[in-house]
This record gives sequence, C-alpha cells and structure tokens, in this order.
Amino acid sequence: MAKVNTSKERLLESAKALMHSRGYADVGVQELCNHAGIKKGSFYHFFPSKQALTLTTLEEMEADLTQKLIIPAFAKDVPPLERLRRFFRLSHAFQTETKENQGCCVLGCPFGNLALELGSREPEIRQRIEQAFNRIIAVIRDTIQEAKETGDIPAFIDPDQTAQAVLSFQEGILMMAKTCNDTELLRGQEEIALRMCGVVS
Amino acid sequence: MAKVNTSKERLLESAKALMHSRGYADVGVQELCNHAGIKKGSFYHFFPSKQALTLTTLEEMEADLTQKLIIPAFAKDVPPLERLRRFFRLSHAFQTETKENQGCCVLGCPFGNLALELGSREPEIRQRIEQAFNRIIAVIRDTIQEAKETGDIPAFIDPDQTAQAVLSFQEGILMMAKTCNDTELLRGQEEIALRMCGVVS
DNA sequence: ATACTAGTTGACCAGTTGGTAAAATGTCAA
DNA sequence: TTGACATTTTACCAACTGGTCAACTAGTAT
Repeated sequence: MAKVNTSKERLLESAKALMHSRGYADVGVQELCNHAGIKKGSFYHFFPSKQALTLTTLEEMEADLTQKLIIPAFAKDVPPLERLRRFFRLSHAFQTETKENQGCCVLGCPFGNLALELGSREPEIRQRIEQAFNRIIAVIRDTIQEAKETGDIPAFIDPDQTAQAVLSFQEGILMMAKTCNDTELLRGQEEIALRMCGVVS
Repeated sequence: MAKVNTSKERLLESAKALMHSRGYADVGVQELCNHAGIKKGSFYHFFPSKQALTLTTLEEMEADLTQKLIIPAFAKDVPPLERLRRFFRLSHAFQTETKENQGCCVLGCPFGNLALELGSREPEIRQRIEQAFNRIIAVIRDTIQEAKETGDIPAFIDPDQTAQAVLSFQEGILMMAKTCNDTELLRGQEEIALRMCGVVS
C-alpha cells in the first residue's frame, strides 16, 4: 500500500490523456494498458469494463476541471463580470497550452467530445456528463445572479437560461476551435459572452 | 442506368442516417451494407474506403442542410433579424421532429458530432466539416451585415466575429440538447443569439 | 507457519473490424 | 452475337476488439 503511483492511478491518468485527445472508441483497452504500463488482466481487476473505467475517468476529469478552471476563474477576488471573462480567457489559455505541449491538434472540451461521441449510445456516460455540465452552469448562474445584484447585468436577464446559454457558447467555440484546429478563434469571445448576458460593452 | 434507387444512393442514405445517429466508429462497413441491402464487395466497388464514403456523405449532408435549413431560414422574404430567429427555430423544430420520428435520443448536429469524434484523427474529414461551417458562417455574416445597414444591429458589431459566434452558439446548444437529451433547451435561444449581435430586446 | 487478500500475469476466447481478390452476373452499344 | 464495362456476389484475410480465467506473487494479519 501507499505506493506513490499505483497501477490504478496510472491507468486513470492514461485514460484521461488518451480519451481526451482521441475519444472513446479509438482508444482500446490494450492501448490503455500499454500506456499505463500494466497488463490487460490487471485492467479487469480494477474495472469491470471499459465503460466503467470511462465513468471513473469522467469523475477525475471533473475534479481536474474544478481545480484548474472553475475555482480560479470564479474566485470572488474580482467582480462577477470579470469572473465570467476569466472563465473564457482561461479556457483559451488551456487549449493553447495543450496544443503546444502535445504538439498536435486543438483537443477541445473532454466532456463535450465524449458527449457527442457517446451521447446516443451510452446513457450512463451521457448522464455523468450532463451532471458535470449542470454543476458548471450552477456556478455561472450564481455569478450572473450576483452581477444582477450589483447592477452589472440588467434585471430582465434570466440567470438560469442565460447560464445555460453561456456554457453552451463556451462549448460551441471550443468545438469550432477544434474543427478549425485554431485556438485563435477563442480570443476575445468573452465580450460576446457578456453581450449574451445583456452587458452593453 | 436511370434506376430509381441505385446501390450507391442507398448506401449514402444509410450512411447519412446511421452516422448521424451513432457516429463514425460505431457504424461498421458491414452494418452499412446490411442497411443498404448490398454486399460488402459492392461497397468497395463504389468507395475505396470507409473514410471516402464518409467524405461523400458529408457532402450530401451539407446539401441537405442547405436545402432544408439554410435556404428556408435565410430567405429574403423577411427582415434580417427574423431570418436569424428562423435559423434557430427551424433547428429546434428539426431536432424535435427527428427525436420523435426516430423514437430515440436527441441527435444533434451531424457535422458537430463528427467534428468532435474525428477532428483530431481524420484531417480530411475535419477540413470538410470546417468548410461546411464556413459556408454557414458566411450566410450569417451577410445577414448581420444587412441588419447593420437597416439599423437593426448596432454599428459596433463585427460581422465576421459575431457570425462565427452565432454558429458556435447554435452548435453549443445542440450539444447541450443532446447531452441532456432534451430538445426543450433549444426553445427561445434565438433571443439570446440576437443579444450576441447587440440587439437589446 | 499459515491463511487470506490485493495485485499481477499471460494465455486464451469468440466475434468483429476494414479491406481484398476473383469469379459471376447484368447491361448496353456496335 | 460479341466485346467491353459496370455491378454484384462469395469467400477470404490478418489484425484487432472487449473480455475471461486460472495460476501466480507478495505482503499482511493471525
């Protein structure tokens, strides 16, 4: 016990990286095992199926996202509108960083990618991603609500519908950046997102 | 010649339907052939590979989209803002219709789905989808430009950037609808899209 | 020492994958 | 009728898929 880097941990790390960059179907159990340096028998000691591994991987991905993006972006050290801006700017930064580090394509959002690949055929995975989205939407909704109270966002804005729209827009531009393989499309989109919230720049 | 329903046509129809609902990897060549009522040998008589079939399928999909959505939505019989509204309302209608007809999940945008599934591993397919997106963006841009001239959209709006954003938003809400398996999320989003364009409703 | 357990291993499985090759059949013009 | 060409069919391939299983190893508590 108390090993620094257990097989299970390495397996989850491999799954996060490989599935983010290449999706679900294109990454086989064997490849996952090779990447993690374990044998296939061990895989099925830790997870009953590839789908189960994916569900756990999604939890890890959500924890990472919360730590690296949600908490920093929505920290209350700046006014609400600035938090929304940071949400978009940080996403842009991560996409650019990932593209350059991995030396490959724009990878986009791991949740969005898997949602569209598996949404119509893996209901459990679909639900987990829906859950992750809903948690982000809740944070955005609270931020919009706060901005309404400070008068930064006009009263007629519906926080729930708008929060949903803001995340949709974020996912949409990430899809566009991936499709065009160009992170520059992400630059400056925060001002348009604020316009969705009724902010007349 | 002049057969009413050639093998190649049936194959493309099958590919459109199956790949839209289940994606690329989950639909095999054999299943495609069964669905179209042909044998696998015939498949490779018409297309050198599954990837080639997909490229042609994307062209068909774009033609369909243009006929069923772009041309009706952006017809010049109504003012520009109303055209943008129709673009969103028609998309909503198609998603609802498809879900009920097929009796299954929300399918989302065929281009968006394939873009995220294959974007990082099939450059040619990625490019074709990028092309399709760009053609739609061009139509939206022209519409925004026209609305600026009629004064419906304020002068400070950048037509190129905003058109890109509007399509991204459309793709984003389609992703969201698919993830939540609920077409109701698509309702009323046209007003938020107009807010992106600087329209103060 | 013993027994229990978590972890690891390699051999194996049936089914499927995209793709090939050649023979058979159908179609049409000269 | 013939020859040329498009189409269809059947049989086949190596590679790979997710998953199983029994045997083995090592640490740990009794």
